[in-house]
Amino acid sequence: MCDATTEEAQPLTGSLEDYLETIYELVRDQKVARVRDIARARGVRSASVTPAMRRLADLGLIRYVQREYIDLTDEGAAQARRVYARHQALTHLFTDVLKMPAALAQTDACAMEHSLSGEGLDYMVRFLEFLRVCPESQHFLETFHRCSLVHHNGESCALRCTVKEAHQGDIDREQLTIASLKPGQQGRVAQVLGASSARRELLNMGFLPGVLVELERVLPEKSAIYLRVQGFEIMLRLEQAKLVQVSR
Amino acid sequence: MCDATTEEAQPLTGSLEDYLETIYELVRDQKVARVRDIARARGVRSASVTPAMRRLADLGLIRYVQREYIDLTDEGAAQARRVYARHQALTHLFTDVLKMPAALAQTDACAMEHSLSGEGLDYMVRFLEFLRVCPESQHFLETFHRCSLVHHNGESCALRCTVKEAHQGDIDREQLTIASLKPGQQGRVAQVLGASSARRELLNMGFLPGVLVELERVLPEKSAIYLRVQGFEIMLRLEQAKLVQVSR
DNA sequence: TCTGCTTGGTAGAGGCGCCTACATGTGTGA
DNA sequence: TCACACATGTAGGCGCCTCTACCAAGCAGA
Repeated sequence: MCDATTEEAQPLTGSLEDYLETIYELVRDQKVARVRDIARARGVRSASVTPAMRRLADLGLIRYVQREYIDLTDEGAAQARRVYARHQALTHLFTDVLKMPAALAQTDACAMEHSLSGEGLDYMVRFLEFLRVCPESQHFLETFHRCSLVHHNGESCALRCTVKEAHQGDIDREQLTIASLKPGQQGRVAQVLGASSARRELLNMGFLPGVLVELERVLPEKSAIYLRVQGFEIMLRLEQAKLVQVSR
Repeated sequence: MCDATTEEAQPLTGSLEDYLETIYELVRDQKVARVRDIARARGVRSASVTPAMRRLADLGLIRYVQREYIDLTDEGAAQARRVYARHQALTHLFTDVLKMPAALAQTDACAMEHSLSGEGLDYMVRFLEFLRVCPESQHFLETFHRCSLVHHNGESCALRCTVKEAHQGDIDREQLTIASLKPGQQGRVAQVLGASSARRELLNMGFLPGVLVELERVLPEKSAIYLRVQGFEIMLRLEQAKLVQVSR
């Protein structure tokens, strides 16, 4: 399933892509790129930069004369723009659509930009273009952001989006959660409530929207609940089970 | 900007995460995980698997007795689920929202799952939850997919989404493109038309929604156009410039 | 039982990418 | 002019991750 072979021939390692991108940004912002600045920007020692520059020069992507300023060749600039475009598209998605904090969007985009394929970029940008071009997408995005905020604040969303915060047993009774399943019953995860740490723990366990869960058994004292999720048995504490809303 | 230091302490390398995930899937699907299967699934030689197993065993993530079946410890299963959750969330986004072909969604998700932070996952899932829970999101998504299809097919979208395919000079005159800018004028990229190769080339150059471009000069024969994009001068052929729709 | 195939493990090499420690240039101010 | 600071480069080391080539265990059939 997760084959290591990459579809697109990718001659550049992630590290070299990072160096190239850093040089691109430095040339753009400071006009010149020096070893010291590259090291600082990338968070590595200067000694690590030199061999990287040699490799980039060997690949014909930069003009590199020892102790001189470093400059991109046309091919290098093209490659840098390719990486940078992925960075931008991801950042755009993360900040403007998902409303991540800027710093988080940056770090995640920086990490993921190396592994997004050209075809994947195409599809992602198609979505971003739609959001920009199609008028009704504005309303949709606003609704999402409002509901998302509401979700954070613990209030009820007036837009039939059934978003509620879990105040320790203050969960809407109408809403089905894992805790309200009977043994043998199945449900499909709709959303996970709770403060970010509790929520994140549940997400890491695989309680994502659309995932099918089956309640196996409840411990006598009702302190713990055993589920079958994707072929595996998973145990939840009751408080956790109450946070996972499901539909049947 | 692109600092190498990661926010979350990440003791596992991407490679080890992949091994862990592979074992997880094998145990789930085939009940047992053998070296041979792991190697096949990951696309590496068996000889590469052994040292990886030793490292995972040292980390307490798998039970590994030489020449016996390999099994996950509780901690290993938890870690595997953590990686797998990222994989699933990304796959979900790619297939159900962005409508990527399944194979592409898999490979891109496989590559990106290692670099998505826990916080990033949280935001992404918030969006996926909204799509599942909020009724109006269904209509929105359908509109996007319809427009996206139309975009592919080269027809006009009836929903005021101004999506058109470029039939070599058959571009809607009302729609501003880079080719219709005057020297000194600026525009903001709305969307890029064209067949996937031409479009992808432009995306790689950085013509993404929202990017500010300024037309600098047009070559006398009008065969080429020079732009200023993010501090850099970029040259486009006229056919290319006609594919980039802008708003002012 | 012997032969030989499959499976798994060992040894050693090589590339990458980082590090520390040290060497070399280059320019500036005393 | 000398000395010092600072930027840059070199040498060597280490961990990761893969490879090839070879070795060992175990099972299957003649």
